[in-house]
Amino acid sequence: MTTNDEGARQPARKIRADAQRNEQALLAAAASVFVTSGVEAPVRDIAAAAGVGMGTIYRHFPTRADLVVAVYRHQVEACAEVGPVLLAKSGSPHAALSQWVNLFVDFLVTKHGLAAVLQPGSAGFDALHAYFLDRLVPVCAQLLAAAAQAGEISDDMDAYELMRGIGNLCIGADNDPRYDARRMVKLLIAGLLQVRST
Amino acid sequence: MTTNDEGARQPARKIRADAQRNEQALLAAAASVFVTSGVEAPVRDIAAAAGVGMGTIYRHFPTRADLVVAVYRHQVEACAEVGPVLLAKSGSPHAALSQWVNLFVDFLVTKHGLAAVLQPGSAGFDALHAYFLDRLVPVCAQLLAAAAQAGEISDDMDAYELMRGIGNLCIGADNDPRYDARRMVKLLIAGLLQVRST
Amino acid sequence: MTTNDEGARQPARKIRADAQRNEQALLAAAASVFVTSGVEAPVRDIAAAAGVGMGTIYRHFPTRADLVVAVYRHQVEACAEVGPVLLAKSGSPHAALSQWVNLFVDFLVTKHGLAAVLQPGSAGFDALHAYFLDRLVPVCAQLLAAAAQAGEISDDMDAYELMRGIGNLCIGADNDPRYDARRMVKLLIAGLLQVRST
Amino acid sequence: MTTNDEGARQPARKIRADAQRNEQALLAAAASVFVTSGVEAPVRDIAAAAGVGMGTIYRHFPTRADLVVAVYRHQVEACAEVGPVLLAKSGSPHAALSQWVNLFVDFLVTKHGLAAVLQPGSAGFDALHAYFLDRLVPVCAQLLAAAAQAGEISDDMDAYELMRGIGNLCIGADNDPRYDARRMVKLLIAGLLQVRST
DNA sequence: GATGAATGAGTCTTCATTCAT
DNA sequence: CATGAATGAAGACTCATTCAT
Repeated sequence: MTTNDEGARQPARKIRADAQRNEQALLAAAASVFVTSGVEAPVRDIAAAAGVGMGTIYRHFPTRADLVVAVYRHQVEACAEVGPVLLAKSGSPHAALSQWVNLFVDFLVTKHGLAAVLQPGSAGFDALHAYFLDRLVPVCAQLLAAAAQAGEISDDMDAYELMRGIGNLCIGADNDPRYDARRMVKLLIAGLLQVRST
Repeated sequence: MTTNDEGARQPARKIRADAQRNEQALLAAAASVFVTSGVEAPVRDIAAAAGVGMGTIYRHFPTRADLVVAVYRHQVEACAEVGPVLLAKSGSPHAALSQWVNLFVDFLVTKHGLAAVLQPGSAGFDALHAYFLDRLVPVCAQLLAAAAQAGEISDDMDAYELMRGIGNLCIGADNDPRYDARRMVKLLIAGLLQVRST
Repeated sequence: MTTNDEGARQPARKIRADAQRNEQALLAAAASVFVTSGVEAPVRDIAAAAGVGMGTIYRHFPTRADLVVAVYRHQVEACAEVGPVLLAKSGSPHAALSQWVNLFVDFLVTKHGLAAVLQPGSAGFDALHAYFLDRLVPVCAQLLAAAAQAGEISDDMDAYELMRGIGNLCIGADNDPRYDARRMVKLLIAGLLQVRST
Repeated sequence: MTTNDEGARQPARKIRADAQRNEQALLAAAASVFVTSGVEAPVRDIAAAAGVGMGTIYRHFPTRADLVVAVYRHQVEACAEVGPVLLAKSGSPHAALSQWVNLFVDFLVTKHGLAAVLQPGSAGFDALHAYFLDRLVPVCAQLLAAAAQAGEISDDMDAYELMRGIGNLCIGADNDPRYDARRMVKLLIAGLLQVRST
């Protein structure tokens, strides 16, 4: 969008350049810092990693939640979009749900500390919590509904609650080699089938 | 105020009594503060509630984990002890497991913030983590083994992992009316039956 | 100079017009922001209100004092000019002084925070201080001299000092319903008569 | 072990000593810093001047207003108490008022920046404002009433308003050699006599 | 000429932990 | 033994001013 001028415009050192590029650098740096120090890493650290002043971060992302959301937006969107696809491709809605949940878990467990702040009330992260829920709960609800429709599971499972449970199971999954969130989530999803007839 | 008599000095038992009384007051006060402010409540608050100096807390409980463990020791012990009892009383080991787990969950969800610091690596809470695990994982393992023996569940379920999963499901269960940890844990335990034949 | 049209190049008047329009917008916007946020309002806010960049403000008004002076210049000028008029119209120089002072006070108390930065040494407002004084002290001096001449007041009253006192009395006069700067100033001016014979 | 062993141990350098002594040092240091940097001086500066950590300041004086009040309490109290004395000793209530006001002004003008934060609404100084008013307005009211009773002045002068006016006149009185707050206040008080018959 | 992105110093405040008394 | 005063690191946030585009 800002490209294709006939002239040969070099990227202009570290300058303000396109603020867009700066924002990208910020996002990349934040993502990087997040994996090592968690999403609660000091603003100064993130700024340093991105090679910008702290003010720049506040300009682009007024609250920390804004930054976190921005960092993970693509992946969350992708996750949200793949739900219906899986449902369409799979003969069993419950299997589709299972696969979808696995993708979500794979995403979550690799994001140091993310699951922990997904809790409602994580001071300053409400927007983050809200975003994840707004985006993913409906997808989950759709899969759940389909499975219930197919008679695979009970129809009284609340999508929000299930997502919260899954998120919780992912907390601290990294840095504990003895704990495999994926296995636990699998168990949880399997439980849906079992409880069906209850 | 501590001694005073120029005469007979008992073998330092009087002092011990003081110390013990102090420790009891501390435990009670800590328990009380924990329910309102969580287990991460400022040391000063706890000291104030107990009517002692902060130094006294450090003397009796060098690390915060020590204090937390002391506060909940009775309940954890009781929980550990009831495991075998349930197993003996119940015809189905899985049912016993389920009941036992429910007791654990009931304990955990009423302890504001406790589940959250049960994670390994919760700065300063390692001893807490260790205690809970040392005490409860074996019980869980016993129940699990019995259920596996009875053919109710697969025999490859790791007790540590299951306990971690259960603990995780309890995080933030208070202060979120839309989330019922008990339901999720029930699902998880039910999943054990389902996965059996896998 | 930065233009490019192959056609008639006006003597750079078009640009001037732009700049002038900008300056007017700036003045209006600043005045508006000043009443709500005081004369110490963030530069960014003023720029935003004017719909221009911050750089534009700095170009037109290198220091904040320059901007403030520009915003109130018309009113200050009017105030300065009305002094002699009042003196000519009024039989009593002291009465003229009193009326003139009232006009000044009316101006000041409606300018949120202005009186406060009229102090000498209000970091960055020296030019403001200087302007007000340069413009108004002579007028005040003239009125004072006339009153002294008429024997209404002592002749040792310093105009600068009186203006400072009046300005001070106006500080914080808004946002305190229990304080009426006009009354206090009236008292001060009345005092001039009293001290006469001292 | 830390006490007077045979070695030459000086009085234990900066120790905690009596907290009282510490508080005194704090008060002295604060007073000193206030005169050079104003009452809004950075907490760190005050702490440094007192040779204590910042936490110590917060312990003794939770809010800045608390510190400021403590620093000036003695003088304010003395001022409050001398009011009735002056009234008793002086034949003219107005003269007593004048003397009392002079004492107040002498106090205020030597306290760099104090008058400025005496304004209501000086973020974080409300307690300060309240203290000064609570303590001094009644005294002023008493003197005012006596003067009105004696027929020296009108009886509609509000003590709060007058004190505010006096306080305002003292703003910035230091650091401006051309401005003498005492003279202005004298004028103001003189005005009371003049306005009497209005 | 105008724009507005970037910088980064400067402050406040909390709390775990130590240690003089 | 108990007390609680003192320490000081740590981290968030604002905003004036510059300067590349």
